[in-house]
Amino acid sequence: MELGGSYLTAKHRLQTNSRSIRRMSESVRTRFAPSPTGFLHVGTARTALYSYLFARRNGGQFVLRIEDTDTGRNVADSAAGIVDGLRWLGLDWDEGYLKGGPQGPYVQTERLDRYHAAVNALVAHGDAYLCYCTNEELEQRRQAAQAAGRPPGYDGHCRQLRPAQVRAYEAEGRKPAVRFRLPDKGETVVEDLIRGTVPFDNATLTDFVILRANGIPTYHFSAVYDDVDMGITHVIRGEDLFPSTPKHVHVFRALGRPTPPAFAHLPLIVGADRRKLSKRRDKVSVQQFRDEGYLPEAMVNYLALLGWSLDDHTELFSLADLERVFSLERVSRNPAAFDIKKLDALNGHYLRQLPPASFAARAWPFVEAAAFPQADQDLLARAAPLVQERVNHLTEVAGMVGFLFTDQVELDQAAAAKVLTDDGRAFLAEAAARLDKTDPWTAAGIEATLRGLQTERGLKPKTAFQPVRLAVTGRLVSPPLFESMELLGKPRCLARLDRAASASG
RNA sequence: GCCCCCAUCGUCUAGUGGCCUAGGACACCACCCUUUCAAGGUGGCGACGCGGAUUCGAACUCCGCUGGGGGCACCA
Repeated sequence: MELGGSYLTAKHRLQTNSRSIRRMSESVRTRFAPSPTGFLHVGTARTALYSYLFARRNGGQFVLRIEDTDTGRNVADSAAGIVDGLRWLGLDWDEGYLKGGPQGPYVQTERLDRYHAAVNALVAHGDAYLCYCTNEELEQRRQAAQAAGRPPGYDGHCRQLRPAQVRAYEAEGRKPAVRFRLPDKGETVVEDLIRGTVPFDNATLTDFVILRANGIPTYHFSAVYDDVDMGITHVIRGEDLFPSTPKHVHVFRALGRPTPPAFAHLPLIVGADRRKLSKRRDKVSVQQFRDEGYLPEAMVNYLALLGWSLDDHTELFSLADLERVFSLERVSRNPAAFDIKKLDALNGHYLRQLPPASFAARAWPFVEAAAFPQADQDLLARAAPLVQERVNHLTEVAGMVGFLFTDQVELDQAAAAKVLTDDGRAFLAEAAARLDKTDPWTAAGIEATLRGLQTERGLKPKTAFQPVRLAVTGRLVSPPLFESMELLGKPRCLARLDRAASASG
C-alpha cells in the first residue's frame, strides 16, 4: 500500500475548519492522562486544571487516565500521589481511575489486550510493520546519520523485510517491535486551538515504535488509542507534545478517526532561569506547596493565571468562578515563568480572607507539628485574627504564636541587649506592678495601663512598648501587643515581665 | 544538525491599525496610618528585541535578523 502524498487536501482543510463548529453541539470530553510519578507536578497540575475547566465550562466530562506504559519507571502505588494532588486542588473527575466508567479500565497496563488487537489490525492493513532492529543497531545508525548531517530518525530499515530475513532474525532470537509507517511526502496539518494551523513536512517525520518488543505500547500509540476509545473531543496538554502531534494525527486516522480531536497545546511553565521546570532546580510538587503552607485556593488561582487571563484587570478567581469563565481562546502562547512571589501574595490574600475559625483549623496541623508543650487549639482560634494578616504561609503561624504555647520563651539576645537597658528594666518592673492591679484583663485595659505609664515617663510609645513585647513574646516582632497579652493571661504576663525586669543585662 | 513554537515593564499579563504620552497585578522604592511586624491607602520606578515593508497612521499586518524555548527514544 502506498502511503505517500498529502493526506490533507484543501478540501480536507475546509472540513477540519468547520469541525470546531460542529463540535459545539457534541458533548465535550477532556482527559487528564498523567504518568504515575508519585507526585503531582505543577505543570501537570495546570494541564489538569485547564482540562477540567474546559470540560466544566462546556458542560462536558473530565476523564482521568493513568499512563503507566513506561513500566521501568513506575513506582508502586505512585498514582496515589497524583490523585492526592488533584483532590487537594479540588479537581474532581467524572470517570476514570478509581471511579470507573463505561470505557474502563483507565490504567493503560490493564488495557494491553486492546492495544495488541489494534496493533495487529494496523499491521494487517499495512499501517505498521515489524521491526527487528536492536537498540545498538539503532543507536549506531542514528549517530552515523547525525555525523553525515542527516536527520536522526528511523531510516526505514525494516519497512520491506523479505521473509528470509525475517526468518533469520527470528532464528537469532530477536523479538520484534512494531513501527508505525508514516508517509515520506506531502504534509500533515495540525489544527491547534491555541497555535492555529501548523503544517508539518512529512519528510521530517519518521516511522516510530508503537509496540515495544516486550509487548507494551509506547505513549504515542496508547494515548491515541485511548483518546479514540474514550471519545475524547479535546486533547489539552503541554507544548512539549506539539512536535509529536502530526504523528498522532496519522495514528488517529489509521484507527478510524479521520478528523482527530481538537488539540490545545499549552505553553510550558518555565523556572526563573527561563528553562523548563526541573525537579532538581525548582520546587515542582504540588504536595510540597501544600506541605509548606499554601492554600489550594491560591494554587488554583495562581495556576489559572499562569498562561491565561480573563481581561485586563480581574485577578482573583475561585475554582467555581473559573468554571464559568475559562476559555482556551484566551490561553497565552508564550512560556510562563513560575513566580513564587506572586503565589505568595495570592496565598496571603486567601489566608486573610478566611474566616478566623477556618484559618485556625487550617493552621492547627502546622502548629501541632511544631510540638509546643502547651499547644492549644482553642487559644489558636482566639489568636487567629491577630496572625492572619501577618502571614503568607501557614508554616509561619507557629513561629508567630509560639509564645502562647510555651513558658520557655527564650529572649532574642541581640534584641535584649538593645532594649533591656536599665531604663527598660525599670519600666518593666513598674509595668508589672501596675498591670497586677489591672482589671478586667482586656486589651483595652492593658493598653490604658501601659499608655498611662508611658505618658507619665515621657517615653515614646516604641521605647516603652518594645521591652514589654520582648518580655512577653521573646521577640521584637510579634502580633499586636495588648491583644497578645490579653490572650496570654495575667499570671503568665506578669511572670514574664518580672523575669525580664530582673534579667541581668 | 534538522523540525516546530514564541517575542509588551524584573515576572504574569491587557492590547487584534488611530481610544496607547501602552492599562492591571506581583516585586521594588517613597510617603500616610501605626505599639513592632504586617495589612490597608497614596504616589513612584519600570516594557512594545532589532531592521526593513505596507499604510495618512503601527505594540498590533508582512518579510528578514536576533534572542529564548521545545522536540527529533523500544520516556511520557
